[in-house]
Amino acid sequence: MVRYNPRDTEPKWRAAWADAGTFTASNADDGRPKYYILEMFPYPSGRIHMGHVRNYTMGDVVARFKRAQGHSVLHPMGWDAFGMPAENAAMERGVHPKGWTFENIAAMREQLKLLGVSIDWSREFATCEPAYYGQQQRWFLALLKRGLVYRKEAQVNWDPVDHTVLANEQVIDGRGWRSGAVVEKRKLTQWFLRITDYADALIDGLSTLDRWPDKVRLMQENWIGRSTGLRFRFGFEGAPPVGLEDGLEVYTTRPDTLYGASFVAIAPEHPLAEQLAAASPEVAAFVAACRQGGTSEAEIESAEKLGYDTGIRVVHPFDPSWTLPVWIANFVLMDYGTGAIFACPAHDQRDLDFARKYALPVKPVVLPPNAHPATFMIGSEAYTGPGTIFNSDFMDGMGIEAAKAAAVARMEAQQQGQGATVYRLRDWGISRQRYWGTPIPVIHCQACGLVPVPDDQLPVELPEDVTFDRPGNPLLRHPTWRFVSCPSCGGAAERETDTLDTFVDSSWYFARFANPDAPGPIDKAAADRWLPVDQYIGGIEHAVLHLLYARFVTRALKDEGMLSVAEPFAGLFTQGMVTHETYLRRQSERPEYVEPAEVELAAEKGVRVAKLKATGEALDIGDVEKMSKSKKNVVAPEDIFDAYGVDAARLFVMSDSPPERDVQWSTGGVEGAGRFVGRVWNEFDVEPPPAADQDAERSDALRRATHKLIKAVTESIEGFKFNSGIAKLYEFLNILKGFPATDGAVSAARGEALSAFCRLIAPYTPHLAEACWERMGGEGWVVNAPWPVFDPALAADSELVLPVQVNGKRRGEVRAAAGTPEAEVRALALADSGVSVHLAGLTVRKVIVVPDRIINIVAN
RNA sequence: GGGGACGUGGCGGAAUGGUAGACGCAGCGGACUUAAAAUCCGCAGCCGCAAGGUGUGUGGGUUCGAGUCCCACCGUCCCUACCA
Repeated sequence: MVRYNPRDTEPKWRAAWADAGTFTASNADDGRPKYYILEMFPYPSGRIHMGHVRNYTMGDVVARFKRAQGHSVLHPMGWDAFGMPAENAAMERGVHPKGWTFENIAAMREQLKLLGVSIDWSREFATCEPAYYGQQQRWFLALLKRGLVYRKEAQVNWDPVDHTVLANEQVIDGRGWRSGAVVEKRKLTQWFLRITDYADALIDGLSTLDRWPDKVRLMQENWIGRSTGLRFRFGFEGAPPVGLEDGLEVYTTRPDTLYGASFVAIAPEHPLAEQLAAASPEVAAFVAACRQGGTSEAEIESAEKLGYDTGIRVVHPFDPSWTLPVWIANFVLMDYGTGAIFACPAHDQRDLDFARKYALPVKPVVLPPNAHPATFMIGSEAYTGPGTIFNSDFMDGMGIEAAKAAAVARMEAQQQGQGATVYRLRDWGISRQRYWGTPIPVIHCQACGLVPVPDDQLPVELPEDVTFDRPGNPLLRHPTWRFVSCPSCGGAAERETDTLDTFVDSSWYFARFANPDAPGPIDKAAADRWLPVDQYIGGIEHAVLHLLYARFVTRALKDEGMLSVAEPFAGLFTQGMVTHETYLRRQSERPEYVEPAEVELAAEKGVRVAKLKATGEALDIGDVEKMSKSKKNVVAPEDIFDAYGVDAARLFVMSDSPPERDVQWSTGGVEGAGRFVGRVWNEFDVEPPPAADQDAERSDALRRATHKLIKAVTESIEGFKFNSGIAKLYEFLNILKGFPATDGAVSAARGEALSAFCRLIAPYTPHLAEACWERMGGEGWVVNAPWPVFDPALAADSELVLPVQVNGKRRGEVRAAAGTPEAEVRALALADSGVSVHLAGLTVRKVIVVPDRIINIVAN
């Protein structure tokens, strides 16, 4: 017997598939149904990690499965290649972002190819190539023309050391994630995409995505945060402040509680607050103090409500004799609603906290069921539950919803306000003051204003001669790049030096894959053939931003006529992370981690222990954590490929946990997968069995097992339950031992079993499967072989083992042919010796026979 | 504060309301070997010599039958956040 050697076998088959162009997808309709499978494309950080191995293997399993089932499969790969790490490398090591990026891509491409994934590499592109980002500039200008792109002055996080804007995610506890400097709020003119125009469509579209996880749909819905309420204006007592002649506008979702109003509060950034601050140092000091509060979780949790009574009073909209004080309050946000609220402390916790602190009135207007109006009191907790409105004039006695409608109607009749829908979602700020991104293709002209770069001058390419020796945007200090003549008037003008947020790059790449050489952004015919993506796979960390942006851009491009689909991803699967045990040295003051490669694991008295290989020093086995350099629990894919083969790595990472959950990498686990690979090979690496008469009964038994396996494995892939399917494959190999190759009496059924088995493992261990297929004399390659077809007739059991319960506890079992009449089964069950022991002294009250399943005897 | 997910052996986990613990890891025993590794065969929830009992976070409920469905509680993890 020849031992299986992945080192020889695996490269051979990868080369064979590549030479034959096996995975090249055709844009021509060949009659087969199309299937577009896509994993979120990687950022070219330099090396692939186990998370990539898991992600791309998962997609590959589905791709190979669908292909075998007769689909025309598109499975492309690209690179999300713009972004800060390349510039950081440039600043730290003096390399150029472009060179650094393409070197990383080259290295990672080779690693991904090692993984044996069935990628159509002919469609590969990187977002940092002008051929890609130039097309992005083209549709950006189309959206600009449509009015979906605009500029406005916005507050941004400014890193005073790096001289750049930071995304919210890059601000940690108020400091820049790289420089550690305290982040400043600055007002800058920024570019925005009008995603809020699509807020309703993006919420409503979620209901069509029935193959998305509920969790992700819910997260998006919460992120968009649609709420319905009332927007109305308070009139001022006395002369209105300048600019507020029409009144002070507020937004509320609880107009039913208007008679519980206690005060009005405005955000520290509200124009009225700024106006007052300009006139009064006291107000200015208060506003400044509000700004200092941090935005971290702990700070918000403990942040005290701060308020400043402006002395201004407004008139209650339903009672001209009733006036309310206007406060500046730190808990009111300028960028939600109108930046001003009316407060009803009895029924809102924040309002209540504030009212108690500043001794403002608390008047309940919602009476809980079973509470009495004379005795109902508000203590330190606001009442937000259901109830009946009271203390509220015309709304008295109404339910909450009816009262909301009545209040809105009254306000509309008074022409003082109207029902309004408000979103949490903000327009998408896409300006970055960075070099390594898509240049925004616009020219600023003193005479003409903003001028789009003419189509025949696209792409606007990044200059390569830039320096990173100083902080700030290299494009801004480039000696010549930005100085151009105005395309409109020919006068001196300047290019926009902001580049696009990299999330723009990833919000349409799936459409570009349909035809990456298209002369326009999207080849519509090709996109119509492939889109939507039938199955998208990636990390849950993109549940909101990337997936929301991609949905938005798809809808915008559809409205522009470039695409036909409204939703880019029909199916979404979010996979878990790859984790690993950590190992720590004992008796060190702070955690001192040790890399798995330096650790030797053993068992002492049945308990797992870890030792330092070099010295034998005993180590603690720590928590299981996401693989990270800081925890030193990273395992490099290439080391695993070398040691156990690619197929073993693929198999283990798919077998150990359900795909949506974290998988715990372990040496023992991958060794087990490697053992399985070797055992599979041994099963095929045998002499043909001697000719003999076939044993019909045993052959049928093997065929039953084979077809049950086909059903189980097929369903496990369709339902993303890879771990269960792989367990069935392991189980089957154990069953196969009962039908050895030396037994000529089952040779035909065994041949069928091996043929099916080989095709069923092919998505997981494609190299091994090819080798086995070749060994057994299969026609062509297994990669081109059709998926085995399940035959229910061959899978049907002739004789069943039916458990017999007495009062719900298993007491025996009977054997009966499938479909045996109930009366017969009942008689068999009552006659069973194990059962009769437990029936002694009892009277049988009832016998429940579930056909072909179970018998339960009720007795007392 | 709001939302969500999950609690099953030593571990990862399996189980259309129908034999709980498949499959794997770790463990134990055996074969082969001078020996070890590798490989192969076997055992294995827990208590018990056994018969048997007991068992899916806790307590109730529905059902002939509950890991699965319902209610309450406990615990863990994730997301989100002064969003009016």
